Amino acid sequence: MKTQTVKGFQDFIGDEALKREKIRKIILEQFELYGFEPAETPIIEFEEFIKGDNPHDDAVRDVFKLSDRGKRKLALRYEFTFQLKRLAKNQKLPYKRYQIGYNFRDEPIREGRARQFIQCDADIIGSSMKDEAECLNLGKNIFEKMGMPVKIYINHRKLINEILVDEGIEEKNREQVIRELDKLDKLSKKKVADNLKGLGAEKVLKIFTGKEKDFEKYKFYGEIKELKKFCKMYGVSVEFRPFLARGLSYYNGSVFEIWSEELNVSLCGGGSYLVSGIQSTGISFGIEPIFRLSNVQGEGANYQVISVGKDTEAIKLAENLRKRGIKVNLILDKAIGKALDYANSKGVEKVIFVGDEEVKSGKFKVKDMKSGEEKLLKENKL
RNA sequence: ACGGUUGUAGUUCAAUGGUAGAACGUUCGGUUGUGGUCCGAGAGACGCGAGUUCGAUUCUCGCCUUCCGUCCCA
Repeated sequence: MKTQTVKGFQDFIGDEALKREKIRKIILEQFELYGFEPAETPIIEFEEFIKGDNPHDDAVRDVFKLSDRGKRKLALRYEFTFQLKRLAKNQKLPYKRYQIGYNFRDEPIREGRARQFIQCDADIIGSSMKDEAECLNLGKNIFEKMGMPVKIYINHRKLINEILVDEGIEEKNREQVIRELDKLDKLSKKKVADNLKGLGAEKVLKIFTGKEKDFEKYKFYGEIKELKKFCKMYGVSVEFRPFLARGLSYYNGSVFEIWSEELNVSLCGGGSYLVSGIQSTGISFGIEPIFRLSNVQGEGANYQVISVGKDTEAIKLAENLRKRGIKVNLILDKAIGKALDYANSKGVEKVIFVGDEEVKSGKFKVKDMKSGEEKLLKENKL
């Protein structure tokens, strides 16, 4: 029997799983602090719905397709946003929902890029510019909690478009030009210039790599200015990056990305778009890149209770500690040596012995696994 | 998807056209009131298939897989 995982899919266990869960919890906690409500949606949807309005778009060529016994044409979701069309119906606006879960893409894998991956999205249907600033602040807070220094870049799709029209770039080439410009964070200027030449757009490179001051003459730079004003109120520092576009064709307003300051990696992205004609804003975090760069520690059990022939009392103590929110691992049937060994390997902070001595005196022997120090403590002091 | 690359225990690595070894981890014991040390024992692997060969883990081919690059990234 073959037990190996499918290409691009993997198991996460032990410390790795604990760390991933910790990251998920930090994100979830912040989402809720900002008033987003949770949502759960199906992983499988009709292929037609997943593909959306432009079924030939490259963007959707990587969906996993499947069918059921009724021969329905189905697919695995590859992102969350399209499902908002359904969720947002008949909701009091602004409707703020967050969702954390798996998405799937049948695409080549690479370090930090699997075919099954966790995305954490927070979106506001019926948003204003204040919401964009709020999303940016939310992002900032999350990375602060993770202890990761980041840079926040912003831009506006309408500004990009205005410039391309202004420079007389043919409409059929505009989208590709935007894609090439977006690569300026990865490729050299020269390479991008070469790619732009083929599209008759090499002259715009100079504009998009120019100084911020030179953008003030464009009408839609006003949007950047406005967003910056709000960001200032929230205390978020952002940087205008004129060539930032994000590949998505659905963005129609502000776009932003949060980058790791140490490594040239994008950790989080988002922007404004329409959901059934309603202006909306969203932010999306991928767990995998954050996992690779973050130093957050996962949290296993805090305490381990070891019964030394006093199972009833040990169970009672463990349950009482758990009621107080302490994570307890209870060991009843292992030799002491083995039990300590186990505590070691699981990184437990303290072990508590429950044996004759403890039951008689009402004081438990507590051993600190790092220092080896032992103390006798009453239950309420544990 | 394309080009290159990789494949031996859970992991990291050996060796070999004729019985596949180690380290770490794991299990058990020395050790039912004290761990991180030590000692002993056990379990555990040639990605899959075809071909060449008396015999293939080793050579050849196909598939799968690994990693890197390109395309793309909603």
